[in-house]
Amino acid sequence: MARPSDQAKRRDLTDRVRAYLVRNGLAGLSLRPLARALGTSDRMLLYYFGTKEGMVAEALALDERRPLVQARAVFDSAESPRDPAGIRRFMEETWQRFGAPDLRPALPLYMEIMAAGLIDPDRYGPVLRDVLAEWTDLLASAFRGLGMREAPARTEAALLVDATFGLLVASLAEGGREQADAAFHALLDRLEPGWHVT
Amino acid sequence: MARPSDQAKRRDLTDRVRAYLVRNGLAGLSLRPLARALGTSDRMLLYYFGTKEGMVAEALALDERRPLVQARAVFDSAESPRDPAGIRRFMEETWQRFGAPDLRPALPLYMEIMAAGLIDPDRYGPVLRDVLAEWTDLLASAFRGLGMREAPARTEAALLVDATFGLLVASLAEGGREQADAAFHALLDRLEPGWHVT
DNA sequence: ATATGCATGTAGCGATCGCTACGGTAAAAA
DNA sequence: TTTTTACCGTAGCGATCGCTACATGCATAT
Repeated sequence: MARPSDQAKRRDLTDRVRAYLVRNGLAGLSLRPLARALGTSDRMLLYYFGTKEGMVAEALALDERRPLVQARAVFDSAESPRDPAGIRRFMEETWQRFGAPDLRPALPLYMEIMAAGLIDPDRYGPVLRDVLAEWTDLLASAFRGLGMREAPARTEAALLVDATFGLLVASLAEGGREQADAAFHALLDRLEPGWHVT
Repeated sequence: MARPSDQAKRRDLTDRVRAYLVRNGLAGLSLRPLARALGTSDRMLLYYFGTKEGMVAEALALDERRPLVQARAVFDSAESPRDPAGIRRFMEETWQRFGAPDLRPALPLYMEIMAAGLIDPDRYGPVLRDVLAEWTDLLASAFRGLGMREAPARTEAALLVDATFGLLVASLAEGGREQADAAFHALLDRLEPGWHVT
């Protein structure tokens, strides 16, 4: 039985599966409780998605790289940051975006996927590495645009990205964002002077 | 059936369960494959540990807080860092410790537990928060010892801890440590000047 | 020599897993 | 009107799950 490719019901179901995954994670995921919560049956989930694995892949595919895509959109559009203040503004906007109510609730799920990739690289393996690498590449090019050489630009970008990532995780763990917000801006205060190369 | 409390076999089994968990994670953990890998039977695991949950708890209990404990040991013993250079040395030693072959292989498992706690705070909930909080408290006291006021000391400590955490995760994701090492030392280079308050 | 208790094998229980077979309804297409 | 196509309920398969009941060898204590 060929699966329907792009029905409205299927789209709707995909969204609701994703919402369920965001709330419940991937760990103990089971088709029957999921179907019950969605007001349907496991039979229907498999009818639309073929397999459980396919369902998860499809439900996450739309959002999987969204944080990155959004960042690249901000980066490429508007004004590509060509000066230290622009890079700082870009980072602040990105930080704020991660706190927005449409993205922030999904972050724990991404964290679970990234952690799973650390243990079993064959499954969700490159997600975390790819996300960090793309962000780092993005910012490294910005730092090169400021006149930095290749190696320092990469190091500076890696520092900025990885440190921000750590602050993001911490803000999720703490619940509130105040302390992480303060630390994030302190980070920018400390790093920005190094971007003014001549 | 009362479980034996502290036999040698039990200890040995606990260690080997932990080693298995470090390699395979918690996600799809099943008693029978675990027992097979350990050359015993699920029957025996339950005989010694009572339940699967108890087994996991016991296998992880010894190591669960070890990174933190070791850090506190380093911090409290030797010389409690009382100057910026001492804090920097402490951070460098800690960073190196996380790269040591006895600790580093276990970090992905801790990441999995921490990520799980983000999604379901009732289960492994406070692990990540507690670890970050204790580290932050530790360093905040050191910064207060340098003459900082309460709020800046907390922010500086949170920045240092969370950023280091992010760099640590990145180093796990990348496989190699070179880039994260460079970024870590760059981080210290940028932060240390701020510790010289008068 | 007998009794007690730890250690372990065999067998299986009830539940749940992902998934499938089969049949049916209703609407659209021919 | 007939045939196709999308949708969905019922029932169950084989596998695996955590866990338990029961029996037994073996060692030590009495």
